[in-house]
Amino acid sequence: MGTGKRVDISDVAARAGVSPTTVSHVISGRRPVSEATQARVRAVMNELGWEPHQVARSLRMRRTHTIALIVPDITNPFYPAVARGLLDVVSEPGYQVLIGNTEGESAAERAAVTQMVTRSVDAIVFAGYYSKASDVEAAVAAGIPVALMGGRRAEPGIDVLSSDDLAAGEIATRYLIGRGYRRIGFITGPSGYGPPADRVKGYRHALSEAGIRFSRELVVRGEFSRAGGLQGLHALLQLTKPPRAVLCTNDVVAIGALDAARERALRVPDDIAVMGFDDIEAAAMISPSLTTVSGDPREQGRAVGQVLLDRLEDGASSRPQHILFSPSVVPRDSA
Amino acid sequence: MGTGKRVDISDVAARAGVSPTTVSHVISGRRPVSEATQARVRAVMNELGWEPHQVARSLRMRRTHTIALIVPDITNPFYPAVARGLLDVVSEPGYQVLIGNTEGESAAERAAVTQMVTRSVDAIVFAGYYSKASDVEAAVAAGIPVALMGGRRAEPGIDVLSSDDLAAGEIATRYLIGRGYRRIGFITGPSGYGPPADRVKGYRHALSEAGIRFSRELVVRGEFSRAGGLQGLHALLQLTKPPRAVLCTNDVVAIGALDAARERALRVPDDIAVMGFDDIEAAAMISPSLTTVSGDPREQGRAVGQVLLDRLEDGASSRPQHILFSPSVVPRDSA
DNA sequence: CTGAAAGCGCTTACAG
DNA sequence: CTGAAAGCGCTTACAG
Repeated sequence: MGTGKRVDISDVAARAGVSPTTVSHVISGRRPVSEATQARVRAVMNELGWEPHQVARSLRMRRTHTIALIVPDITNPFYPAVARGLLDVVSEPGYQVLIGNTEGESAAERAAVTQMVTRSVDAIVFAGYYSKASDVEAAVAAGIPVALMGGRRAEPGIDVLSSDDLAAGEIATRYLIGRGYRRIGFITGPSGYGPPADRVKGYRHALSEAGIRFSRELVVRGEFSRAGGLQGLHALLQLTKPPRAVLCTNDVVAIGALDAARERALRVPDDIAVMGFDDIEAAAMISPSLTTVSGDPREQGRAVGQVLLDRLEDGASSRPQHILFSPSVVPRDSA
Repeated sequence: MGTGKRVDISDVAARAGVSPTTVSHVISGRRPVSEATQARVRAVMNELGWEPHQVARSLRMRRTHTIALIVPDITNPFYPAVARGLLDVVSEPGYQVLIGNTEGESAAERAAVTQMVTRSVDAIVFAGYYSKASDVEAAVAAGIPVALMGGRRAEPGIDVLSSDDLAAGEIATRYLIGRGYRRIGFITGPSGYGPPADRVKGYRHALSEAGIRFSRELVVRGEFSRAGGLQGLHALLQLTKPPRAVLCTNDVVAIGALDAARERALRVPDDIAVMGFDDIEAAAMISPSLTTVSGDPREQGRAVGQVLLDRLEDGASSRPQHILFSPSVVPRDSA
């Protein structure tokens, strides 16, 4: 096993009494081969258990049938769902997916992109906490199509798929307003740009649309973690006029906010309503279950896969796409 | 971009006034190259932005520096954690990981293994709901090292890493007995073998060790899902003498059991104690938080990566290893 | 310390 | 309908 010489296409050819060219053509179907010859070749293939060596094909055809998925943290439940959706659509046409984990660190992100370029992946789906075109320039320079999840705008060589974070912020806020809340807080991420900032912007829109005055003190920043949510809600509740409802930049943060409510023996949603974004698996499992806004990550993975598949057919010819995912509220018990 | 001829090793060699052989040696370090030449070559490499083409290397060296991770469902939180641990140890030495999702279906599992063999991955980590050596025979036949997660016994070509499910069952049961429970139910998986069956076996051991008579009616089968846990606990609670505590074959099932308790307005753990296995992320987030038994999946991923890395150095020379992971109880609020 | 040449295992013009 | 030959981009005996 693994010792004797590997059987290759010329072994098959010899045994079938044809040339390697012909064997290649019976498997590719790219030119007519007589029935009789086909049958003979296939029989030998089975007999010898030969299948074309993908690495050799890749070298010759300049296609690896591999798509890279680069994410900040594969244990963040959002990304496995994206991976699943991606696999859903790319497996059938014979692509495999390679994963890269970056911790969201800029250096690791660039290194991962470079690595994947070196490996000649056919396409890259890149997701960062803040996805910027500059993160993937090595791929673009190499002519490798990339799909940027959460990017701001499509550019040549870069298709973008993002959830409509502004709309998400609006939808969530309107939902809360619709349930009678007027003093609504927001626990956002550590910095002032990217999707979290768009959600805050949507929140402000919805507020002004409802004639509610925006109050800067009701927006607090925190880490993207349970601890961030915990601290965030505690901070909000220390205000002279604390909010009666709070929007959290993602579900994990929202779960942290629920922790804070529990620590203060507040009832949710009666004393304080809590709402998240993302609809992670735990959102439905916790108690009270978490009202949140879903971006449907598996569907996003499918969409991103489809965009890339199309790109791999058309080439770079067609215009870069920007797909916006409209989120929706998933009403549960926390708000 | 992507148009002009790709720069290759001979371009670098020509520009540096050396042979491709020498360029190859300055990057591999496998034979001495004069300082002056090295400097010149490296300068040209930077100038031209050249890096060796991995596909060509793979073909020539018969090594792809790729490890396949084949799992039933990447959205099951256990597996991303394993993936993370695997990446933790294999990234540094330059391996990438390719993921395969099988839905736990036998046909898909074999197809995935075959695919990976065709792609000449250097090693495979295979996890099925019930992992059997026969699932990976295509890889073994091709001489590709495989690590079977959850397998029964190591064999030539197959290292096995499993959590000690028997011990897990014992530990969990002893924990419950230690908290005063004597009538303890068990919601297990749909079939009578594999890890779930071992956990039941451990449960029986611990019972008899404590002088508690085993009662067959207290063990019910169900799907590996929240619905399975829901139905399972309802079934147990319909017994003439229902249990006061219940062990569930995994955390998702346990969360289903908590649903059932809630439907019946039972207090947990006062009326019914619930315990799971795995310690998924949601276990800590739900309320009451779930007492469970942890197998530390990220650590398992690391261990499996290390086994494979060792195997890739030693070759098949050393004996196949069987690594047993001892789990531990994670006490929380549900039991 | 350095090079010329063969070869990893395929596919694809080119030719018939 | 079929084949001989070149070549994808490297690495590694072999030779000096």
